[in-house]
Amino acid sequence: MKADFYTEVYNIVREIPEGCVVTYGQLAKLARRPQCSRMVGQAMFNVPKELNLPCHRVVNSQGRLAPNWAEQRGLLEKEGITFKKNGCVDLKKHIWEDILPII
DNA sequence: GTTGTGACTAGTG
DNA sequence: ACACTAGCCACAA
Repeated sequence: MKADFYTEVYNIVREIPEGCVVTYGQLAKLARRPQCSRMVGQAMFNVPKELNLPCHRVVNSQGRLAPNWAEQRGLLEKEGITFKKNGCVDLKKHIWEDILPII
């Protein structure tokens, strides 16, 4: 069911600390669907803004940001995220590795 | 049931 | 760095 997976993703995204980022793959793994990284992206696009999730802290494995979303860069900069020269997030510094062993 | 789509990932050139 | 491919999954039409 999408609702359950989405809920898991939202719940995790909500826990992302300030100044940190997380990849779709990690998020998918934490949501107990390691292969569904694409669904994480869909979940982020469909996320109700009312939930006030820090979806701007979710990036892909390369540290690339969501396409056609100029705001994300500014939001991350405000959070204290640093970018490389090419504009990608410095994953090594800000990647969120706090694995929560649900189950 | 099949097809097209995507805010993905890893690999290759 | 970029472009492309193949694998992957769930959803919408």
